[in-house]
Amino acid sequence: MLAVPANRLDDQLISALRTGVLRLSRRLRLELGGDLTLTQMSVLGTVSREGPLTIGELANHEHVKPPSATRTVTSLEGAGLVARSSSDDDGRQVLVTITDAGSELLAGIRRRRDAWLRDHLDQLSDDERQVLEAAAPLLDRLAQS
Amino acid sequence: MLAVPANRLDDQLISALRTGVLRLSRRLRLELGGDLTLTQMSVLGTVSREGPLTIGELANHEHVKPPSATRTVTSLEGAGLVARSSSDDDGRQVLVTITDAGSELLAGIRRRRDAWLRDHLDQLSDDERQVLEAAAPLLDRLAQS
DNA sequence: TATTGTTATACTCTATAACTATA
DNA sequence: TATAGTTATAGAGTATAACAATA
Repeated sequence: MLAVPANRLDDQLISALRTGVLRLSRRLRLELGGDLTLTQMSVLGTVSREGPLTIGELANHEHVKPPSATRTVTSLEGAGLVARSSSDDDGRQVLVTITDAGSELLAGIRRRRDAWLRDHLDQLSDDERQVLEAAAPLLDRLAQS
Repeated sequence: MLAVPANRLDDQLISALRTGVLRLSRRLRLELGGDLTLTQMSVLGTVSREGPLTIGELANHEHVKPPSATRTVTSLEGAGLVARSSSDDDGRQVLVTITDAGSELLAGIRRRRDAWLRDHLDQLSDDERQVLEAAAPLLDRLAQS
């Protein structure tokens, strides 16, 4: 069988993917709840994943400018979720690390979000779940490329 | 063949989906560019899709409070992207409609985002594209449910 | 009286520019 | 001099509370 013209398929796929990804992402954020703002949550997650980071490194990861990183770190530090320490190598640098309380709060947020996804995945058929299973790593690859 | 325990599969799927969707969504937003903020973009999109809306309806769609909707509409109106008119039915209500300039700006944003997705989809195999094709509507269903 | 939208006020997030401390 | 981080200042987004106009 001859291939369906690729452009036509791509157009539909792109539009559907854009809508699906954006809407699901929004719902996921809404279902999060918790006391943190999105900015604080994102920074906390980055510090958790990427280990001790300087303010500059954190700003780069978050795609914000250093003053914004400073402000968010200050608020998280005030809540006891991250800690500042000075670098041994360079006295100008500040190292930001996550605290135990920060890790626990983050875990709670992930639990809530995953619980929501779990509830809603139950409404799908086995076949549909298999499709999503194959698609998930592709979405991530798309985001990294 | 006996079924693999569903819980184990679900755990992996949920985690992978969460990561993939959130990262792709963030990348999509980053690739957008343009002069609008995310809030303005979202409101403009909603007004475009949902036709004339009152401030209250718009606030509900966007999950914000009426004062926030008022503020965003005022900024978009100042940029000539939406227009306010008063309702014939109820003198208290304000109807918000998109202007031609608003529609054009929105189309440009979608073009940029879709162009990025198109470039990156080209790096996938045909099989992988088919998986995404099947997954896209499922993501949307998940978001609506 | 109840409802719709706006205005008043306060807080967070972001940016640029100026400043401080260290290299 | 250059760099890392902070502080100063300004503008957008959000909320709650108070207000105006209309139902």
